[in-house]
Amino acid sequence: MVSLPIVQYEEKIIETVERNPVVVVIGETGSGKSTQLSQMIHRRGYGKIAVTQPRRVAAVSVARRVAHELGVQLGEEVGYAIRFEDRTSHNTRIKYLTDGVLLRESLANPELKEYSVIILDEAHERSLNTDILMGLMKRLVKVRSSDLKVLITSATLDGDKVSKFFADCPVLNIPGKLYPVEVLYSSERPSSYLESSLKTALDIHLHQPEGDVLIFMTGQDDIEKLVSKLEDKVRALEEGSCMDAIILPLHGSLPPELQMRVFSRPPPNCRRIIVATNIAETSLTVDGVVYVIDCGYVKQRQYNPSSGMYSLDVVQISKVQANQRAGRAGRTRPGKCYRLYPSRFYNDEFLDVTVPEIQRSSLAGSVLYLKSLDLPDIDILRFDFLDPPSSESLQDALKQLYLIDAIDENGAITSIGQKMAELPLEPSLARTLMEAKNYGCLSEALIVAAMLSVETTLLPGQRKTEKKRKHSISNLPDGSGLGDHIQLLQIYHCWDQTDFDIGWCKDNGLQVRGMLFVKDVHKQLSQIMQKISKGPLDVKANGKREEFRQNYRNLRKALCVGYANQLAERKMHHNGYRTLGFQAQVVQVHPSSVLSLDDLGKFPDYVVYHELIATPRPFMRNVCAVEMRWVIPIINKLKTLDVYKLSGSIHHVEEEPEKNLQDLPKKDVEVTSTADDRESRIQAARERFLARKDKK
DNA sequence: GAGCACTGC
Repeated sequence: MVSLPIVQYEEKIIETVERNPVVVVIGETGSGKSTQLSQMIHRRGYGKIAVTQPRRVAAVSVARRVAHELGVQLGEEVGYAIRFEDRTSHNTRIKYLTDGVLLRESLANPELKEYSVIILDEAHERSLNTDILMGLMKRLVKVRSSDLKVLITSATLDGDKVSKFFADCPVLNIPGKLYPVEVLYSSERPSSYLESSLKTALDIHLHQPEGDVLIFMTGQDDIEKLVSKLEDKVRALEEGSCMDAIILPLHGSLPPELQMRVFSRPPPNCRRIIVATNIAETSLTVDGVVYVIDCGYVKQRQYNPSSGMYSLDVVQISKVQANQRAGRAGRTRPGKCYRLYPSRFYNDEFLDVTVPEIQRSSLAGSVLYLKSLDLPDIDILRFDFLDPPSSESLQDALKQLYLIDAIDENGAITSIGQKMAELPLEPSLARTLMEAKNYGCLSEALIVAAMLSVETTLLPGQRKTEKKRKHSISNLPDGSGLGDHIQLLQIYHCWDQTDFDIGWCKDNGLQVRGMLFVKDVHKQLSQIMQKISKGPLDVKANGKREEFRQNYRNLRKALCVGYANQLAERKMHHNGYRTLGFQAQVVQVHPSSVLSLDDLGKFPDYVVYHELIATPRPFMRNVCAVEMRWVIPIINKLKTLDVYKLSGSIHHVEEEPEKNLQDLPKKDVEVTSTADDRESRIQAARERFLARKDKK
């Protein structure tokens, strides 16, 4: 503890905080900022301190450590609050919380009067929530100029930018406690970073002293290939010619027990080679790593507001990320980082910092949140973000919110919208719940919303257990042909009938952790709905299956209202769809869907979809059949939409061309096209589809 | 008939 570098800066830090409402702290890895800053401030007798973290585990573990250091019981003077878990009491002076929780608190109490000091930790990661909080803090220090202190911790490369954002506030540099890491560059970019990683790893294993190797790859696919190649090569080495090696994959879709393997120490005289995704960059820290191999790429999800589509692209990492990866080699002793790219790439091509999430996501939820705060001095299109999203992206959000009745034609939040903002859900699902209440199918809608909140994590370890899964999945319900939302509802009902038996999940290939999370979300949503409607509601999940069946129709009606911004119409003579948005997209039903064909081999005329994903062909993921008569009012509403009115008629789009979009690497974002372009692309897609059809 | 970086309320 004594050896933490930050300790000797205590006087300087306190002095700066006393004189300034906002202070930026550049704290390198190992500086102790997450545990010490709050304690220093606490010692000086400031009031209650909030420290945000972007991750749940971090909030819990840091709170635990601070409580231990202060010799108090966790939940008393020091506590934490994450979703589903509040371990604080009226005694709590230092509270660690996820940034999402602080945003929720700010919804109930926009001035956050409870806190005298707010520390936004890890702000350089630029999560969507942290960015919104930074914008809110900028306003809050003006409103509460006399009794609020804000500290923001950031990375070397953008400290000045954050300082500038907060009226040139002071920046304090706290060195970290990392050992030196020697950075070695390749002379050129390899044609295959997989082969290049393989070669480099073997080279290290044969010629470098002991110490574990951490290889950063982009995804599960590459990791599995590299792991198997490494295993082959290591096995082929002559016994006794070098030390042993064990190869470990590490990525998010690995079951937890396999992830844990990287935390157990290897046997003596054995080197570990860990092949990981970005999960090892910030989320998981592997001890014993001395050598890092960095391919220079990362897989990133991006939203394109002009098409309403998400894509998952392999993009170049930023300098901040490259440095973070290199730092993983210097935690226990001096290390080496092998960058599989030349230094001029790092210097000239890499962005300084990662493109913030706010510029890569659909903003419907965030805009609704900000509108619901009802801050008199805030105009949504002019909201002061550290890095503003494009006006195109904000307008996309406004249009979506208008279609689902969250804002009116003038862009003002409606009473429905106000209630929607209370729900920790994306706006479409929040709207579905509001409507389901009217149609008497709230209990069903709550389940669908909860299931979709964790949907991606439900089906585990696909590829390897494929055979097993195909066998077992046949035991699961099929959505009665009506689509994936209904299937998710049915799956939950089946689980309910087993009294939430964990064994049943395992038998059916459902991820246990995911399903338990669904249960928690379901409980939370039910409580909030009860609070919103100010009265008892029938939200019970159990009941007879026959009753549920009758309710599918009402549920689909509610989904149609909730997903008014995510509707698609089948094209006349085949099973392709055209989205009914502002910019029609030609899309297909994702092959994983359980939506069934009718006797003539056709899909339903109209569907709602949960998400459009370009992979690289455009698909609708999670679809549900709806009826034309429910769709017509929405089409009429679409016709009356006036985007200038929505965004407050004073501002015009042309003022700010898509500056921020153009800042992104070119190949990753389809720059908005002209109408002609779009037509020809649709035509091309049509032809491709017909050509495929002919082949059959 | 195809494919899943990582978080979070």
